[in-house]
Amino acid sequence: MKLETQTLTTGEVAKHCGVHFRTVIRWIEKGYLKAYQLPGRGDNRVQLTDFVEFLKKNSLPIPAAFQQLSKRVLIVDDEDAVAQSIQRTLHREGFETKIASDGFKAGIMMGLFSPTLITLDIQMPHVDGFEVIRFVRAQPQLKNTKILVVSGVAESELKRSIEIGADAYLAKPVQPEELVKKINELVVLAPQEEKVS
Amino acid sequence: MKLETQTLTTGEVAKHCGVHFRTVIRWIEKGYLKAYQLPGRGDNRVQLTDFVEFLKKNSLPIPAAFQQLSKRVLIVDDEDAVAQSIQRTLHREGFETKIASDGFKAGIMMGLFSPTLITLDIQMPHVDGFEVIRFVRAQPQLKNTKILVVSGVAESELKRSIEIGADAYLAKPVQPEELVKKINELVVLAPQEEKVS
DNA sequence: GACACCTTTGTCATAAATGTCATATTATGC
DNA sequence: GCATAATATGACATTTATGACAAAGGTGTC
Repeated sequence: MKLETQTLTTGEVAKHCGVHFRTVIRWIEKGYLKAYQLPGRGDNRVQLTDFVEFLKKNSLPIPAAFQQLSKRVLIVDDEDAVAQSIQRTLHREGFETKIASDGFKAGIMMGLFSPTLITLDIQMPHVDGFEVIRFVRAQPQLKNTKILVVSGVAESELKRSIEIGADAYLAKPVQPEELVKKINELVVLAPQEEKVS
Repeated sequence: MKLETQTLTTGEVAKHCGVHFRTVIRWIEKGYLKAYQLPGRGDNRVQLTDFVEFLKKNSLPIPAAFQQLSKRVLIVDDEDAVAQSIQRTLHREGFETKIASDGFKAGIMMGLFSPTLITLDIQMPHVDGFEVIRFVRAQPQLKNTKILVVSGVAESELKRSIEIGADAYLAKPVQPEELVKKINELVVLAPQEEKVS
């Protein structure tokens, strides 16, 4: 079973869910699980992202193999030293990372890198952090992207970022353990919190 | 494995559809998918337009990388009046458009909207237009995205933008006919050059 | 608890599509 | 030119879709 496949067959879905593939086909017919039909016999192909969404919605455990999807972090910070520091910390934890030092690069990487989470300094020159949060939240395709504000601004400002749409915040300077803990809460725990043993 | 190819091999089609290339060959034999045979061994080549049509007909997801076949233009300009004007002109020509008024929004829309072409004002506040061009050109996934610089800066600056990686430039104020002509040169010619009616 | 009723899931058989393998041929890149 | 990788092809194995039917589980009533 190739792991690099981006799509799954009904049989593969069946194995992951511990059911018969006949059942999986019925789930697809009833619209519980999104799938695409191939031209020939109408074989189903399920996209990995759709499958993970299905698992989440139904409180099913998510196989560890699929969690690697959720390990991309975009670091948005104009201070190179800070960004590098965060990157080193996250690399140790197995995250894939990219650094964006200005608004334009951040935007491009949001689209191309599709990070699960971004760390955002809302106090960057020429970039209105609050506006960034608002804009990201206005994009339906980015609704699952977590925003972790990492900044040196006043507590009141940090709290305001949450009201606008950020998922959490940390005040600079950030302790590596604290950062990892927070990110894991947002990224790793989120899909698993509904886990039923 | 070049991504800029206008035709696809059976192997490439197979990857995109999540099937074995043997299956793709059968689809071609059965006429589900249009393809051309090369003289030598009879290798199949599928034109991008035919593949996209095939995907549409079978309700299969269309990779973002292929969506650039359509006529989408991202207008990057902080002057709302100018942006609106360009948008009106392009709408009349059947282009789908989005406007980005700052660097971050431009970046996000680059990724999410996958425009075939962007019109870029390199004289925006807080945004270094040259840096934008360089950064876009550094992204392999955006290598086919055309950059049309539309700005009021000096001719020498406009020419410099070409050296850096822009595909063409127009000096403000821009005549609608001129804009349409230039965009059609950049957009239409590229993907259709091999098209035999 | 017993029962009927309903829904979901599993099993089976069959036909069709898809995957796998081996091999020859030829693109392709250096 | 040469070495490597990709493709076409046929034969064969495996998987899948489908319908029909059985089994398992849930819900309500008595």
